[in-house]
Parts: sequence; structure tokens; C-alpha cells
Amino acid sequence: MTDYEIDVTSIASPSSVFSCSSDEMQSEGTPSIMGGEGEMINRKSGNGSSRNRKISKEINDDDLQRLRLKINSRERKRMHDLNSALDGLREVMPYSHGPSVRKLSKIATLLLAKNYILMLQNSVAEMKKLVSDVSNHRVTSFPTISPPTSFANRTSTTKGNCPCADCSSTSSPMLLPPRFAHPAIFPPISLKLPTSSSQHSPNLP
DNA sequence: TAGGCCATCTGGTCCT
DNA sequence: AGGACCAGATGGCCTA
Repeated sequence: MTDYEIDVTSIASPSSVFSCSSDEMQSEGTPSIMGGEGEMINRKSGNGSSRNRKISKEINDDDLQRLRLKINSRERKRMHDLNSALDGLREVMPYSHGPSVRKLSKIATLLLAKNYILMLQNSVAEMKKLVSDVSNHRVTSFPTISPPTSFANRTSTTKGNCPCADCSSTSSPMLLPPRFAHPAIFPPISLKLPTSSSQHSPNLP
């Protein structure tokens, strides 16, 4: 498992999320980098079956080019939708706002989101435990909720690679690769409860 | 100038 | 058959 490997097995397919409203194909501005359009269609589906050879004979160059442009446009739109979703994710992530903070890269956004979810899960678990303890009159002190263990085990040794434009921090407990490290992303969360709760503590183990 | 990040094009595969 | 998804290739832009 490298720093960049992400477990996404539990993530549902995003295709149902997007509401594709774009009804106008974007004009084709960039010429093809690879080979000619006709050749590409003839190679499509791979092994040159009789069916595909027949298709390639029936389609003239104009049709091939129109089809290629249509496919390119769809793919472009698909990537734009994906980027819009990533922008939406960035908006709800902590810290990644403000003029002095560089926009998170795609990989950094995904890794940060994963870690944020893990941290929230950890926080919820500790909260539940605390509530349970309070209800049982067994509270002695208020814990500090920290990032997940795997998160806390990571440290950054790289200086100057933080997404934050004006940050020179060299270490922070993050799950992100060192170059994405930023101490503001996952600060420890201190629980502050009413002092009256402390009256339940005397008889605790 | 090298490396990172990104947009785009493209062909292959799978699904409806 | 057509669309969605994916991964590889390529070139441009930016930053250290």
C-alpha cells in the first residue's frame, strides 16, 4: 500500500450523481495528437473482425470525424463533471479556502477527504463513548480527540511542499503524502463540556 | 530546467 | 449500437 493507494471499494458509482444538463457539444479546438480519425475507428474493437471491417467500409471520413468529435466531446464533458464534483468536495473540506491557500490537487483532495472522513468517524466514536460515560457517571476527564492512528503515524519531512502557498511547515500528522502536509488540516479537537459534568467524577475507577 | 499537475485525445472494455 | 468508464499518451503551464 503506497501513499497514493486509496480503498474505494465501498464508494458507490458516481454516475447516478451527475445530472447532465449540457445539451450543446463543445466545439473542437485542439487537433488530434494521435493518428488520423479514420484509422482510429477502423482499429476500434481491436482485432479487425469481419463485422468491424464491414463497418469501416460503410462509414466515410466525414462520419468518422463527426463520430470522433462526438466521442471526444462526451469524454470532455465527463471529465468536466468529474472536476466539478471534485470542486464540490474541495468546498466542504477543511482549510482549503482562502486566497493564500493553493487549490488542492485531485489526488490531495481525495486523500484529504478520506482522512477527514476517518477523523470524523473517530470523533463520533469517541463522542459516543463520552456520552455513554457521562450517562453512567463515570467521567474523570475530558479526552482530546485525535486523528486516526494511521493518520497520526505519518509525518512530513518535506519542507515547502505544502499546498498552502505561504506555509513553511515541516511536519504535521497527516495521512497525505509528505508533500501535501499541512498542520492546519487536522488539528486535534478538544472537547469542552460544562464544568457541572465534573461532579460525577469522584467515584470513578 | 526538471518535475508535478492538468486537459485533452484516444482506443479498449463493459453495460444497457 | 451507443454510451459510460477507464487508462495510456501527449503537450502545456507552473513552480522550485
